[in-house]
Amino acid sequence: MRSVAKGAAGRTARLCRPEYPAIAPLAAPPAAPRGAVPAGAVSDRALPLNEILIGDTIAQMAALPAGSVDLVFADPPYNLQLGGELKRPDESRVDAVDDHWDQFESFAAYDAFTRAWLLAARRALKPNGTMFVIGSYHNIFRVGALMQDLGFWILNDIVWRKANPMPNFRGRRFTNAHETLIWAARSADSKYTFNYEALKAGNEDVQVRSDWLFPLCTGQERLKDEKGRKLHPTQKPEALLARVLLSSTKPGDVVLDPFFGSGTTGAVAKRLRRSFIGIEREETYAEAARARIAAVEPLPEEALVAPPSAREAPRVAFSALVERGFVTPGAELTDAKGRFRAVVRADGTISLADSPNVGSIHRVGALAQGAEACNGWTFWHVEEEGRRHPIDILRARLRAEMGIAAE
Amino acid sequence: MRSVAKGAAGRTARLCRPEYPAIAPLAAPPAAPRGAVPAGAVSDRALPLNEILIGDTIAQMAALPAGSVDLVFADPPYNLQLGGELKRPDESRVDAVDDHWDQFESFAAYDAFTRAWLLAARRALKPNGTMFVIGSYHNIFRVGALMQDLGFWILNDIVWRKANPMPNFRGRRFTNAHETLIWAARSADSKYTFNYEALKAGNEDVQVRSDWLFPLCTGQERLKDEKGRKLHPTQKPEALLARVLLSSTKPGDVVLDPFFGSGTTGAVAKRLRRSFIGIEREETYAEAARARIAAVEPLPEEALVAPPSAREAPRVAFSALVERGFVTPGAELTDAKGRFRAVVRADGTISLADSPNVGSIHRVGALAQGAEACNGWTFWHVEEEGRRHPIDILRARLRAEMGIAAE
DNA sequence: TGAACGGATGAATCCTACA
DNA sequence: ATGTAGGATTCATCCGTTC
Repeated sequence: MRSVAKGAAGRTARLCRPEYPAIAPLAAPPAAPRGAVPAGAVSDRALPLNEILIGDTIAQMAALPAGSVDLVFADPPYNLQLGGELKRPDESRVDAVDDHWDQFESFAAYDAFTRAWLLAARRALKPNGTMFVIGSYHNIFRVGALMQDLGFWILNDIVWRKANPMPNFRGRRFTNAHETLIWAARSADSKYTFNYEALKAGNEDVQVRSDWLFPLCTGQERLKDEKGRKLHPTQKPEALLARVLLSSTKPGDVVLDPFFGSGTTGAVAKRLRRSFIGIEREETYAEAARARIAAVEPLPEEALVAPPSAREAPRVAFSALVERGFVTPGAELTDAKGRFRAVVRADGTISLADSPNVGSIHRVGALAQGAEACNGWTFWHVEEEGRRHPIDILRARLRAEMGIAAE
Repeated sequence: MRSVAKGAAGRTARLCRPEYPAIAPLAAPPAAPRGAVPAGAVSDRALPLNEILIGDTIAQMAALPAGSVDLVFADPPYNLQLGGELKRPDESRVDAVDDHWDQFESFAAYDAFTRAWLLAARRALKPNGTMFVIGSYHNIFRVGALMQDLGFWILNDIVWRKANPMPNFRGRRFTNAHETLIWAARSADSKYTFNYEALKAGNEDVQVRSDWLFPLCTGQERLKDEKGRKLHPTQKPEALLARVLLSSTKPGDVVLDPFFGSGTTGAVAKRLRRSFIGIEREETYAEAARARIAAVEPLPEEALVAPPSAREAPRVAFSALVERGFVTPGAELTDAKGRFRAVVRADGTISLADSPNVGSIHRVGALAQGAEACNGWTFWHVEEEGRRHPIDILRARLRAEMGIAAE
């Protein structure tokens, strides 16, 4: 209790000055948005936006005003139950997640913990808010059942298919090649946010499915400690968080992450001009997360403008390139001769320069030329090292990288 | 209770005459196979093989001998509003799902039903048996949590990615493009069947992952009623069942399907020369399933022979190689690069050069490298005609000579 | 400069026959 | 039941070094 009170007190002084400017009211007004909120359910107390609260996540959530966040993204302990150590065929040791925070005495203990943080998160959610929880077969069934018991309304279960999972070294099971996300509304009657058109437009004009393919978080993206070892055992890829936030929030929305860890949620939220509230028990992680987030540059607002309404039927096609970093939101596209220019947006649509037109690469290409139709993949070009390439080659690169995994 | 007794009595007369011949003993002997079974746990009563039992699935399972089936494949009802079997433990009926209370009541009823059939299935399983359960986000979390509570040991959760899912018409969610299977052993110490090598060999020599891609059951495969409408609402594709059976059973094994429906499990079991026990409440479905299964031709036995598996090959001691003259005492062994040397001794041990260490090929190999363990068969090499071969090929020669290598 | 190669590593409930 | 020893087992990707 002490730490909660202290955290709350320490916060209030800074609340009016978030670390970086909140979103310009482009699409949705930032104040009191998103549907009616029952009187009394929401405190007027300001939120500790874009901060990391240190301490017990349940207590910290309890100290937040009720009904105040638009989205919860939670990556709770998985309660792995590992036996001895596991070695690869070459006798090297697998660096398993054996941290103390992942150890629970029993299913009952894990359930009690899960129930408590789920309740606290549900309290913090706006009535129309939604929540993502990620887990593996070790814990996700318990989490899902408890969510249903507590009144959450499951909208989808989503499969993160790992492009490069760790193999099964002993050949005794199927390669554990995915994790599961549960996406749920606070209740069955929530009027939740789902950016259907933008997602579809960024996915070759096909609805986004419940199975997502992303590589693990490795290489440059993976945070390292001073000795070059991974800083956090379970850092999630930014591409995964980007799809989560782009699908279920608007610019300016508030995202709560009760298991903040290395701060992926905060970094992506800042880049996409959402606000975040992180809760983390270990100061070491929080410190690294702060530095990480400070280095993030929010995308240009034009890259995040809410997509056109369904009636305007955007025809877009390349959000995967954006999510995966093959094109940067804000990057400029031109036609082969440089007569037309457009800017890439984070959701995979593009906006034509000197005009209000926003839409898919195909539609905006047609608009620019005054033509009825246009293949955006060959019409639009990016400049790399002084040379213009059609964006189709970026798509080819992505396909090459995905290899067989993309099927 | 009446139906149970009747079902059991009606069965016994036919039990000794399965519909089609049981498997020839290709890979595994059909009688009393697959590990020790605690005395008293298994009844000697014959099983109703390759039949469809009509009636309540829990009662019918309870009438089966305990510890008698190798695999359970279960496709339980997903929908909480299915009515019928959804009753409270006191047999009162559950009202419509309107508000939270009823929702809770409904979940409780579903849980009670699930727990009951899971317990009955677990009782029917051999100690080393495994179970697959398929479901969607509506029910799979409850099923999975209950399985863990009842002592099942989850081996994998598997995602059936639908190649051609039904689109989401209202555009309010991600396309629900997958279903989840849970694969679990009866208990954590089960010595379960997993045909790792065969699966890998059939998958471009890469181990099979936890995400499987199959089309829905449509077209010719989909059973139709006399009016041309689909006979059963949730008929599963045979390809899915084939992978389930091929991964976790041997020819001749007994597969129990407590929600038999249109009989996909039976049809695939027959084709793959496994035996099945189906339980189905509705005679209409059972009738169609019987006709369907009768038309199935079992695959030729040669098509079902398991590929050789190093794990299952008979053990050959290194001393046997020495005794049989495949290696001469005093011969020199080296590692692949010739950095370490050892001398073969007459008793099948080896001694490391320039050291007092004597022991098995494995122990001395580990010692030489300073490793904890070592597979001496692949580590140590002999020189023949100027070329180095791992001593494993000498073992293969001995096995060939013994006539075992064919299997 | 680039290709080729070797080493490292990722939320992992990862063996089994025999004494 | 428990301990000991035999011996079977990995995919995609990134990074640094070598050729």
